[in-house]
Amino acid sequence: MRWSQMYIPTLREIPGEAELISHQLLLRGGYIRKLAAGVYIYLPLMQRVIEKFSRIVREEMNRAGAIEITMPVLHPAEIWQESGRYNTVGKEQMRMKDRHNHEMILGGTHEEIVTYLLRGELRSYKQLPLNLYQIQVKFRDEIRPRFGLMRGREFIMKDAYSFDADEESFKLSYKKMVDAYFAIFKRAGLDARKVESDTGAMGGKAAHEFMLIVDTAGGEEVIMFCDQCDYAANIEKATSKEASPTPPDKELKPRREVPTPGAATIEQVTAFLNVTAKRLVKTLIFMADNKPVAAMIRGDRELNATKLKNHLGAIDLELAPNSLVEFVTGCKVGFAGPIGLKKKIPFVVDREVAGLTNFVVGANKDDTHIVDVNLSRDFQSESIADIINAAEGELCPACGRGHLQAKKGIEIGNTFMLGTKYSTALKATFLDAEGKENPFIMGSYGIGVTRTPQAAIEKYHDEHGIIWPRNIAPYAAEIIPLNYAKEEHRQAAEQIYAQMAELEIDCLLDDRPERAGVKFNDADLIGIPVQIIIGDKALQQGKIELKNRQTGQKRLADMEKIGKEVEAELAGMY
RNA sequence: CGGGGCGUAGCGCAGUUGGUAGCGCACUUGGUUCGGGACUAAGGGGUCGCUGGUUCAAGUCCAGUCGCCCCGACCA
Repeated sequence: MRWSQMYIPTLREIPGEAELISHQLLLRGGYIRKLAAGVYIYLPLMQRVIEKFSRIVREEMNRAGAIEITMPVLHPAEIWQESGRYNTVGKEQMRMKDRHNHEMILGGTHEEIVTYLLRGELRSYKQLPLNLYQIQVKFRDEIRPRFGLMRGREFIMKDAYSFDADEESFKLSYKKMVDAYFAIFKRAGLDARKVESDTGAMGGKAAHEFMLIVDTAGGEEVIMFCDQCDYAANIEKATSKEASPTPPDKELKPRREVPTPGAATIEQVTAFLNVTAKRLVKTLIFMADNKPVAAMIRGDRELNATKLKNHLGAIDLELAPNSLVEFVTGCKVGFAGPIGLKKKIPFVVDREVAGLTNFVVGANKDDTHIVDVNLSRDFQSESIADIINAAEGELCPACGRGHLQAKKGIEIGNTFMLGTKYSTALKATFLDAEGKENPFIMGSYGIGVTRTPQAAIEKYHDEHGIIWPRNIAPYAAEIIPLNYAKEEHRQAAEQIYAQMAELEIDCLLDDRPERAGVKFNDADLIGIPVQIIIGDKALQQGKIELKNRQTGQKRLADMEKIGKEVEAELAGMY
């Protein structure tokens, strides 16, 4: 393709709307334009990236035995009500009414639809296993769209759904998808890491996320890795063992109230009472589906909202407003505790707190704490669970020897073991060999087709621009005649361009009447892996110049063998 | 949803105590230039987000509204 015939609107200045480097480069490189918050137009270069990545996804999905279909984006609300997710997905769902006042939904995922399809079609175990997938636009009305294609309200996703007759068969189906995912990301030049994750609104038994580890601001997810074994989990899911827990005191001291004027925060209270935060237990009041509930965790810990939510079986969990905290405790905020609450509410105690002795809590009185408190002696709770974030340096829950370390990543794919959640809810069953009716065992598998390329940019870029992995670059090579008006430059460029076409190497020819500097800068910005530079310096020696965008290295090559040279250059790239 | 910020030419921005809108880049045409975002001359392009109000006069002041960006929504 000739640049002059393409539409590649590069920008010299950084658009004010973009914070993330990958977002800035997509805008500056002429890949995307914004239509509304979280809604983007894919320009020609982006379109090509999407096509390249989609092709890899299709090839690997097909290889793994999945079959491509296309389901509607527009769904009747009833099917979502039937599965029960109409309420749990809630505000994230784009909803609208048709002219008959019938409620419709713009799909953000398709478990319901694919299950609807197959409950009417699949009757026998002989038709299983089956895995259907599609590559399609999705809608999610994100609470806060941001970072360009990273968290959009409209985006492209590959979603696959597996149906199996029994657990054993399902395990194989799941493994096939996991293997396919590793193959896909590897071909895209991305070292994806599989980590355990929470199942969220998707439900089901277990799930994994495929993360691209990045050290830029684009890494939204925190992942805990074991430094000894292959344990890896999203912070929402990660558990741990404390490396050196405080041993319980032999003797339970009598509890007593102490005045702590003005000391409401952990720092203030620990300083005032001269105790460590590990001895302090904070009581947080939450609203779980509009009912107040208290959570008790150690003062040095962070509450894990996902774990608490799962433990309570709640759909919605948020911190209670101050007014409610005051109503429940009967005192000002900062002195909540388990003893002497004005209103009786359920308590969830972190399992770590359950092992503590002689600890400090708020007294539910202004400017007062209670010291030497002990669970079961001073208050009761039937609800003990892990509700805190694992912390760096703690022991791995898998091997028990290694220590956890945190890294940041971008989620580029996920796999869910759904079990029979959807097949049961939607009454999708088949007859097994004994003629017995069973619900399908399902899995669902997503890859962010528009997010993954941006994640790749977040990982691979420099101060000049994007550095694409070769297999998802919009073009493999770019021919840069430094002065296209010059006869020798043009002839050489056209000759090479023709060779590339013959070898079927995707190639962009910068035939614009621009100065060399502009072309160099644009080439670096849009990030094509191989630059073929045609200028007087090399031409005088009867050669042309190759520049590797990944290594930055330049070398001279013979014009007649340029096709092979470019192929050789590409072969050495990620 | 809470907090903060911003809406002025395609992009990035300036616009004073209210007095009828400007700069850089980009764009068009001519000339010179041509290996890392050239120089020069002449141009084109704006209902100042929208609505209402105050005023002789509003980009500027007031009210409302819409949109966008950032932070937070894990604090006792």
